[in-house]
Amino acid sequence: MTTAEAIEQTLARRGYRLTGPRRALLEVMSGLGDHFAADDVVNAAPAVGRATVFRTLKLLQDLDVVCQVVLEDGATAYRLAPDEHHHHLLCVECSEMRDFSSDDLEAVIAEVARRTGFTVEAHRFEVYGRCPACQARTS
Amino acid sequence: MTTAEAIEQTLARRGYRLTGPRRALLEVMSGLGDHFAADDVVNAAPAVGRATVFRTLKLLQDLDVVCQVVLEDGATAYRLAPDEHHHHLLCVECSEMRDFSSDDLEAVIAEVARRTGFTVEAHRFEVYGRCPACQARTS
DNA sequence: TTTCTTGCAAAGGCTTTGCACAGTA
DNA sequence: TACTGTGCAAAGCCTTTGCAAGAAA
Repeated sequence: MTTAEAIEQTLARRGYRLTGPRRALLEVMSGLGDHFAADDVVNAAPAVGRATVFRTLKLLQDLDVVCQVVLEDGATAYRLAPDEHHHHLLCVECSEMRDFSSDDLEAVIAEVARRTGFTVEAHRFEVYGRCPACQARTS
Repeated sequence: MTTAEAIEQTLARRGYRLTGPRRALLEVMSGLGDHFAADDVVNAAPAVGRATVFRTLKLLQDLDVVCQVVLEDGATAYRLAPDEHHHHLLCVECSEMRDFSSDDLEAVIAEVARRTGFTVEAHRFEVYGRCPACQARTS
């Protein structure tokens, strides 16, 4: 089963309709690489309206099958998300993106909560750097 | 010496001019609380043009005296920054913001770098939750 | 049939740019 | 004086909204 098909099942299971535009967008997103801008999707699916792209991205975020990534310059990108909670590591040169998760990070958050008395509900963590390949190429 | 004055010295030291609008904006920002939107500054300094507010905020970010904060909804806010590297903890109810730093977090980043071979150049870390006062008020 | 979706186009919010004038060093 | 900084207004970019028409269940 492809990623797109899996997501279609999720939509159906949650009571959303499997429409042509939605299928098309899922197909397109699967082929766009590890992350993409809303505009990339718009361009790759010329038959689907711009508004529908944004509405669909928002829907998929709510369903946790797409996650938002804040790039280093503040721009927004999207990514078909793995199931588990994770964070992003981006190469500032080639834009390669890797997911990672870290129990230690969860511990850090727990410690912050303890120290401040806050109850933590959400967080954002993005790391920017240079991947091994880009280091080798330029150093 | 007030915060605004300290920043004025930083500007001077770095070769930027101490202009009326810049002084006014620093004054205003000092009074805006722990974080503010660009628009808050615009409103609070009606004599200064909108463009200048944005240009000044960008300048101050480059000088590391103002830092950008991504709010939970993705909106951008700004904050007069303490000198040390730090992160933000925001209350989603009352918008109170606290800075915190964490050696453990730095360790997490180092570990991610080690594991992936990336060299880390920057990161973003924002934590959202509810502060003790809001917990007491609503629970 | 009923309700959810879509497309289009327009509006919106926020930020940046162009340019001539003004102010600083 | 020379050059940086400013205001104004307009342009830009990205995203959302309104509404009538169309498709899924």
